[in-house]
Parts: sequence; C-alpha cells; structure tokens
Amino acid sequence: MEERLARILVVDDEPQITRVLRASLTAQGYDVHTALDAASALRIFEDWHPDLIIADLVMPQMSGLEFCRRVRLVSQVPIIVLSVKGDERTKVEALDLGADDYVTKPFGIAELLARIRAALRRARLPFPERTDVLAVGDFQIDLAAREVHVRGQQVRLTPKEFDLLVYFAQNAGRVLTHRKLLGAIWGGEYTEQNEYLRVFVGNLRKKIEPDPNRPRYIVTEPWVGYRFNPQAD
Amino acid sequence: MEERLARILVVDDEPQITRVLRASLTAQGYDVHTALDAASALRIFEDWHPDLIIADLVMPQMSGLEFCRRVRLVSQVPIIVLSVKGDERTKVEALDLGADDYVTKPFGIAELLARIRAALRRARLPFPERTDVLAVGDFQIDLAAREVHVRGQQVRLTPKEFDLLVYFAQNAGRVLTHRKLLGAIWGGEYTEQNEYLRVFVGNLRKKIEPDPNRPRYIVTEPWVGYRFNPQAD
DNA sequence: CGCTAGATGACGACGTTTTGTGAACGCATC
DNA sequence: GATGCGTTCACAAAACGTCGTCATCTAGCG
Repeated sequence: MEERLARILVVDDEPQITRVLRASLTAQGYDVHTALDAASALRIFEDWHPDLIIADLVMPQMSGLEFCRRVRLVSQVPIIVLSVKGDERTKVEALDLGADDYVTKPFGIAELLARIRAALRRARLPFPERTDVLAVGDFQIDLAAREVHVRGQQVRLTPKEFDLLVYFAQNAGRVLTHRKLLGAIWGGEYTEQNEYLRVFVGNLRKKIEPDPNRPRYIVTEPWVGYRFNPQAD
Repeated sequence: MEERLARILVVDDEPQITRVLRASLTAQGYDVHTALDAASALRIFEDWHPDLIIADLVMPQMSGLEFCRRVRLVSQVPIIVLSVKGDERTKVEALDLGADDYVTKPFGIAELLARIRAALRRARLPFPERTDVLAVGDFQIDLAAREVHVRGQQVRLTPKEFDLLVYFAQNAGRVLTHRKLLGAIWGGEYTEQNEYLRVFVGNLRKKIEPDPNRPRYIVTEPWVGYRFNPQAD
C-alpha cells in the first residue's frame, strides 16, 4: 500500500505563526500548505483536500468560525482551532460548530503536534510515525524494524552487519577508511582490528551481492578502506 | 434505528469530581456510570461498553495513563483525560497513548461538555460499523467477549496471552521490537524484561501453532523482535 | 615480466549472547 | 485447599561475534 504524507493546511493571518508552523510540521514529515486568510484557505482546501486543518479563530474578513462552518458543509476533515481568546463561550461555540480541538495561544509546539497525531489517528489517516527508512539506490533500510530490502528482496542481517550497512548507506559514494569504519561500528578501541572488517564485509557481500566474488556494492579501495555503491552499474 | 442515550464512564478518585460530573452529565441527557479507581473502571468498561470515557490522570494504584493503555488494547472508544498536571510532557504522553483530548483542572463545565459533544460527534461518523471482531487470516478475535478462534477452532487464552495476540493481530505483518511489545502489553516500565516475552510467546505458540517447533504465525526476527503472520503459508 | 611485502578474503574454532522450554514460586479467586 | 495465572529462574540449543590461520591478491620495484 502506498503511504503518502499526511496533508495539513494552516490558516492564520499572522505570517509569524504560519512560518513557524510550516517549519515544525514539515520537519515532522507532513505535507504543508499555508494561507493568510480564510478565502484563499477555502480555495486551497477545495483543490488540495488536506487531511487536517489548523485555523486561527481571529482573522480579518472571514472569521475562523465562519471558515469552520463552510468547511463542515462539505467535509468532515479534522479541524484544530487556534486562538488567543481563552474564554469559555468562544471555545464552546467553536467546538459546537464542528471544530475537533481548541488550543489557546501561546501553545507548546509539542502539545500541538501530539493533538495533531491524535486527530489524524482518529481519522484513520496515514500515521506519520517518523518514517525512518533509508532509501538509497537498490537498498531500502528500515531503521526502526531493522529490516533491509535489496532490489525488492528482503535480506536478513545480524546486528553488526546491519549497523555496518547503515553506516555504508549513510556515506554512500564516499571512501571510508578502515579506521573510520571500525571506530563507527565497533568503537574507538578497535580502530586497529582490520580483521573484523574483513570478516564482516565478507559476510555482508555474501548476503547482498549478486556475485560475492565480483563485488559491486561494497568495493574495496586497496590500502585505504571501502566504498559503498548503492547502485550496481 | 434506535436512539439510545450516550453512555459515559467517569473515572476519578475524588468523589467530589465524580459527583459533580455525574450531575452535570445526567442533566445533559447522558447515561452515566462512575468509578473511583481504574480497576473497577475496567470492569465497568467491559460489562457496560460506554461510548466515551472521562478519566483522571492521577489515581492511586493504576494511573490514568496505564488505564488508557489497557482500554486501547481492545477498544477505540473516545477517552478524555482530566488532570491538574498541566505540563506539556504529560499531555503529549497521554495523547500519544491513545487519549483523544486532555483537559486541565480546574475546567469549565461548559467547555468539557462541548469537548464531549465534539468527541461523540466524531466517533459516530467516521466508522459506521465499529467492528468488535478482528478477523485477520486464520484468526478471528472477538474483542468484546475476549474469545479467539484459529482456523475455526476456539482456543482458550489467558488475559495477557489475549492482549499479546490482539496487539500482534493489529500490527500483522510488521516487525515489532521487543521494546515495543513489552511497552504495549506490560507497560513502559517493563521494556527491558525480554524473559516475559519469551515465556508468553512460547505459551501462545503452544496454543495457536499447528507445530510449535516450527512457528508459522509468530515468527521471531532475531535480535529485533517478532512478526505476526496471520496466514500460515 | 617476475618477485616480494603488505593487504585482503575464506574458513573454522571458541566463547558469548540470545532464544526456547520446563518448572518452581507467589498470589489471587473461588 | 484447589485452581489458574503471572512472574522468575535455570538450563539447553541456536545464533552471533571474536580471533587465529592460511591462501590469494595488489602495488611497487627490480
């Protein structure tokens, strides 16, 4: 199944707020659009179909409440309302008009992110869950599950083999000295044990190379170290 | 369609709070049960199947967080967490554990009622048929009756075995780390106790695997965790 | 071209860590 | 007391990392 990024539409007339939110949300792996007024937000909403909306209550021209109502006429998309107004009557009004949550400014970004996760979870939308997947060339490395796929095929690696491959993938194309590899995987005390490297590179090649006798991915740079080539050419 | 009163379960160790909430909620036309501790709340939850739960975070014996986690193992019922603790970390923790909303005491009753309406409104719409039976592959798991059928045959599981299987079934196909499993079933304090997992996975296999020596459903991912395969192939 | 020193790779023995399994021990319920 | 359940421990088997040995390869030099 295709996992696309969750889309979030941010509406606030203060550019500071939209800037900050855009940065934080993008960093969390969301697809973000921003609008400075309700009218353009409605247009974006119709074209882009976001999975969640964050809207300020106080905006010129069309208020957040009115915006909320207009969206609810055609969609059940989760709406989180932001506002400096903390009085209860406004909160009740917004929630009853269809808002899913109400957060008063100033707010902690961590709390807002948690409330976003909760809202998306309820809506059964693709949970962002920090997609820790390294995808380079023929390799697809899931850091959370410690799973590796090469050319679509899953290969089973031992912990040290996995760590080694991850380090290679993170430095693809570059020449890595023996010293650097040993220090990164085994720790600073092992920078002289080149035998370790030979054994583990050998084992890794047996598992990921089409022909372990003619390595394509992990090529040796004699007297220096190894270099990782994510694409077999 | 029969329109019955929405059922709300209130859990708080302070009788003042439960009394006030019971009065307000009943006045609004809700069907209300209250509990003074998490253990009896869990019993009421299983017998009565409320439509929404309001839970205090700070309770003797079992905390609100732990209660939340236990409920989420078998149900998606909306949970609103109450607490005097306003710090952001606690809020994030509660929301990520499955709480739908977090209201800090002291709270306005009107706001709480509005948040209850919002939560109930959401719960109706997105899932018209809220299945209480998990059916994946060869497994048929009745969350309400806590009954399990494998390839048509009923098997008797202990509570912890059942929770473990449900968690497996809800994450079928994915690799689940030891840490994640322990945290989900036993709670955050047990993430290092891999022996628990060994014993319970072993017992589960004896009950659900055709040949426990060659596991097909619960396969071990060495040094990482386990993966649940709902179909024996 | 052939030689040599140092570097590399294949293989296997050994000790350690992880995993599976049985059983004993508390603890609660009935 | 009897039963069922969760926890804890002990031990065997399997998987893994470590380390040594030896054949093979590479770059530089005569």
